[in-house]
Amino acid sequence: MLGWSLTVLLREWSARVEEASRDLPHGVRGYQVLSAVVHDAPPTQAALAARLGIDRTVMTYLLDKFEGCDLLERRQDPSDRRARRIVPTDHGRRVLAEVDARVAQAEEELLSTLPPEDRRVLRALLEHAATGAAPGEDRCAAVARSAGLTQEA
Amino acid sequence: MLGWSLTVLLREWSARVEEASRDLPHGVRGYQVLSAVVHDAPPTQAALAARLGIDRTVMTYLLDKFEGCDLLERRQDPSDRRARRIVPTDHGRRVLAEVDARVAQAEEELLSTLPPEDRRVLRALLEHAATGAAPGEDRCAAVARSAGLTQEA
DNA sequence: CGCATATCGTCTGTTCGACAGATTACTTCT
DNA sequence: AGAAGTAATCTGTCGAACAGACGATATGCG
Repeated sequence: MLGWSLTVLLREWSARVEEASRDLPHGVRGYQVLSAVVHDAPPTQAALAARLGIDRTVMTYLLDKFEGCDLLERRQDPSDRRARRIVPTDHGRRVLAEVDARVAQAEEELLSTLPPEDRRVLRALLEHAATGAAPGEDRCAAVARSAGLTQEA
Repeated sequence: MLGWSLTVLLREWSARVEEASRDLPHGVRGYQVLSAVVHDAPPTQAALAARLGIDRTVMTYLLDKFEGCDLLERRQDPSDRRARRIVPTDHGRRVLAEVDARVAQAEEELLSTLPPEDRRVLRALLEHAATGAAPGEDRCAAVARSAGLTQEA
């Protein structure tokens, strides 16, 4: 049942978000990338790929497209010239803000059969579970973040 | 965050269940099929595919394999000779029971960062949300089934 | 009844995306 | 300095998903 629930919800989420992010390259995938870059700011391209569970070779052409659309930029990491830091452009931030709003609404619709209180509980539990189950993640950072200590930046 | 949580959890769930269902054909997919047949008993092959969000042409060769392994059987639906009813064999039930046990354990590990009480809440909320969001499902039945879920339990 | 249309399951062909492996550039260790 | 390791890219291959056609049956309508 757990597997089925997750599968169904993710599929429905994807369908709705696909809709909400049709201006973005690569649809849902694109939204996840842009969102991760802006909100989580992973240090490098590899870290970004790891966080999203995307193959590194795939990440390459995803980012190519995003650079071509002036949504993201690749910059040399000054401390390691092999690595690239992925930075959102102003345009990228603005576009994401719009899409985020539509996604938020889509998500509320997705959970509309739950009372508002339960929606918040579900979100919180999911995030906590996912953070705890994510592979390779720095466990200390993960725990700190989900304990709500992340307001510093 | 919701999308990310779902993605991560489903990916991790799949990885662990893949492990747990090595004896079954087609790994996770196979487990989902067998589990759906036994526990949900969808009336026809098409209904089964719809429930799992699998393409009908894919379902065909999945079931071929399962029949070949004596885990499931296709029977003529007496009321509609175009349709097939998918029925588990005794062997299929036994195998599923074993796999189910391992899956249950894997799921508990997956959620091990949550206190037991929260795990049950999460499962219940997920199921409710998925049932409500599933496409094509009989909405009345779904709502009735999970009404008042938050208070009881 | 005879015809049109829709549905169930199967089969075929094509396409598209994921992944493995090699490659280049750079870092780090000894 | 040389060896080994890592970041990102490029190339080729393979498999799984989907569209479309088909045979069989069901249903609706005049």
